Amino acid sequence: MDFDNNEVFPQLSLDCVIFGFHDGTLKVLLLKWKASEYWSLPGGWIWQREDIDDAAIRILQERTGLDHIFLRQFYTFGKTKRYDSQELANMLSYIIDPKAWFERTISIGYYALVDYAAVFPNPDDFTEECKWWDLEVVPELLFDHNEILKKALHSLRLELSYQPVGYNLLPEKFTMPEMMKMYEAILGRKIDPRNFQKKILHSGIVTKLDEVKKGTAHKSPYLYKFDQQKYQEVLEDGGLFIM
Amino acid sequence: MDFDNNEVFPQLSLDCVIFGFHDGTLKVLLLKWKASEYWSLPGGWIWQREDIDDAAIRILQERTGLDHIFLRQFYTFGKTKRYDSQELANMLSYIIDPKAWFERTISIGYYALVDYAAVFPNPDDFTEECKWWDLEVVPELLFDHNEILKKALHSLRLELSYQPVGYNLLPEKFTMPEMMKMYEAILGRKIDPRNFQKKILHSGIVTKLDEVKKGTAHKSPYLYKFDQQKYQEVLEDGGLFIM
DNA sequence: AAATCATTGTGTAAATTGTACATGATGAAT
DNA sequence: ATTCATCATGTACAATTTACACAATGATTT
Repeated sequence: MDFDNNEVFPQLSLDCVIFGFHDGTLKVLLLKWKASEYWSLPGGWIWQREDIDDAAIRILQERTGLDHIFLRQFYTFGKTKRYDSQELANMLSYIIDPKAWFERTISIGYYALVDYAAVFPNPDDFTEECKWWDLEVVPELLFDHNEILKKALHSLRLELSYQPVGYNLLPEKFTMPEMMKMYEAILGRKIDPRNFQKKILHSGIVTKLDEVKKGTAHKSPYLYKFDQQKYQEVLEDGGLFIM
Repeated sequence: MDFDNNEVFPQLSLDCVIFGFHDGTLKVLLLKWKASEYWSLPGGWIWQREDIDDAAIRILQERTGLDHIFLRQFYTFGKTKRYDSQELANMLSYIIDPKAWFERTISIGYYALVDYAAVFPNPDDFTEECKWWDLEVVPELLFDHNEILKKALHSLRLELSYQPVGYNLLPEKFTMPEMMKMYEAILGRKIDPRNFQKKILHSGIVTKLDEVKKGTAHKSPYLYKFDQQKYQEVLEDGGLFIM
């Protein structure tokens, strides 16, 4: 019952799939391990005196600089052979302590949706680079992180189908085509712009502003912002919002 | 990396919400702790050499005698103060070892759907009774198990809304009213029998048999069984099936 | 200045899906 | 033979979803 403040939970880690949206595509934040060519999801350990949700918030804060992030726990990965620890030892033994790392670990997965432009990617102690990857070209990752990423995307799509999402993926003011492209990027399919607009406006979760976005090479699109109150209502009622 | 076969994962437990269906209502299997009036969900520890899914299967097997059960991991509960451990100590210290139990524990939640009639409820070492409770009258439970139960039911309802469910809750042959009552019990609302039948038959997941259920005091209802292949197809395609 | 280009913004009709609703048939019990 | 509770079933209307095309705009090029 009495733990030191700086003791972590044994054999239990937390991995974060951080999604961003930029240039019409979904991005995910990955870390490159020191003196290697290997990438992984951001992750970390859980303090004994820390709620797991708080651990996820902390890890996100450390990697992105952001607070108040959309965050969902989506699955706990607990196979005994989540990855080949011999292989991992070969890849990383020069940088990490095998005893602490290569015993069996269970990992709790969280995914986050963040405003791409607001993020300052920041590597941790084991890594030398932290950057956005286009979802389409994510390389082979360390541990079972490709599987975790896949499941996160699946959970996100599912969530999208019964809840409004996007408040945290878009800047404060955004255009309807931007929002639509975000939905297309998550769902992985085209959406009809007329039907999309009709549905979104009818739901009331966004408000049209008296501004247009200037500097585009084309007709200036109107700007919108989320209606916080309505957004929350729809979130809580649930089921109202299916794309 | 090298663990004894009978060493468990530290500070990590697994709790199971086992749903059954009988007499038109949803039931949940609970355990009564020895020499007390307190009830809890069935749970247990995870062996170091055991996948967490296998641990859930094992725990279910031990409590119900059933194999091949519908099982879903739905959430991991990891607040530092999941319950008041002082209070718990007062309630149970005469039966369990405080050191092993009252430190902080994270619990992985699974829910299961089982055929009520096929279950032989079986208490564990700490408990003296294992029985079905009507969901409506579940008492205050030990730990944070009321919260876990609530979240399990919520997850089940969500799952029901985009997937066929029920294969494991009903006996092999069942009538349409039985199936409908199962849906009503899970969803907590009435369904129109004509529309229900139309939808279910149209989806193709059940097949009408050339039999009726005899011995009812009324018109004999037809029997149906699940079409395994179609059921799996719909499960995998997803999204086809919304009640 | 005119033409070009890529993109934005918008409405209607058809098809599909979901909802509401009531009655005759049956088998057991009396 | 009657009663009773439940089972089985179809249609019309409402709501939702889908398909679809063109004029307007602002920057860029000629």
